[in-house]
Amino acid sequence: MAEKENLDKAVCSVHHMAVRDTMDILNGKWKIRIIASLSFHKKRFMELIADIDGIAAKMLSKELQELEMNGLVTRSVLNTKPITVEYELTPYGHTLKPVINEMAAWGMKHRKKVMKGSALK
Amino acid sequence: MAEKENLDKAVCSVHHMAVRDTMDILNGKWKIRIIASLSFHKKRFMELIADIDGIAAKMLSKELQELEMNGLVTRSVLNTKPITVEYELTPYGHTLKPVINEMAAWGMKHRKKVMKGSALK
DNA sequence: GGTGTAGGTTTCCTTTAGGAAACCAGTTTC
DNA sequence: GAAACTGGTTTCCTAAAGGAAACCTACACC
Repeated sequence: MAEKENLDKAVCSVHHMAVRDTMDILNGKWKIRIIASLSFHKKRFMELIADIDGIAAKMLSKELQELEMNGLVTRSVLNTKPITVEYELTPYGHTLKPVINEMAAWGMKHRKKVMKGSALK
Repeated sequence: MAEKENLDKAVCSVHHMAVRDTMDILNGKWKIRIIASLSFHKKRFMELIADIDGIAAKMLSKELQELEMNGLVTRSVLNTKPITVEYELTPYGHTLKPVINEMAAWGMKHRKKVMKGSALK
């Protein structure tokens, strides 16, 4: 029936739009990995550099700014000598953890699958 | 205790690696959206073009090839006149649905939040 | 006053992603 | 035999992403 079809299409397009919205915020090579890194503990700039393999200071700085603008991360300058800066997920940033965790879960299964595949060759 | 710390680090780095593996496969602007589009029904080339707003034939073709190489999508040429080609998620491709669905869920919550925010201004 | 550390920014450069449009092959319909 | 449709590929081009290295500020230590 036509009504059911239309409903299907509507559900579908809302789904697509939502996926797209999420990807627009998590765009680029690094954001997801930064959030993943912060999802365990808050970290300082240098700790993030060390933790996220391959990222350059420029990119980290830029991506953190975007995440901060989107309300996912907070930046706090600590009153230490020399100053240290802590980055932390906001409560809103933590709502992305299910997304990250599903990615991690899939990545682990995938790694196992790939390793099994290459062992069979 | 040092053992607990080491365990933490190990868990953490496995998590990071898994997230990275997933992102390596879903790289680029389009793959996630293609999978999202196929997660409801199999679709033909032209249907995908229509469904995924903004994608060009070149990109769709290229991304579908990569997805096929990674065993996430199958391509079947149907014996119709003119020939039509159907793309479908493999069972393995379907295992990505939880990831996509979490993204969609977050995207919907985010859209509501943004709309509420702009209404308050 | 030289060295070191934290946290960046700036500059310069290369690579890649991605878009637009033209083109093509096979088949059908007019 | 011209036009139209599907499912692409090819070419050409631009914009954006990203990397490396130098530089900068503020403070501390010695």
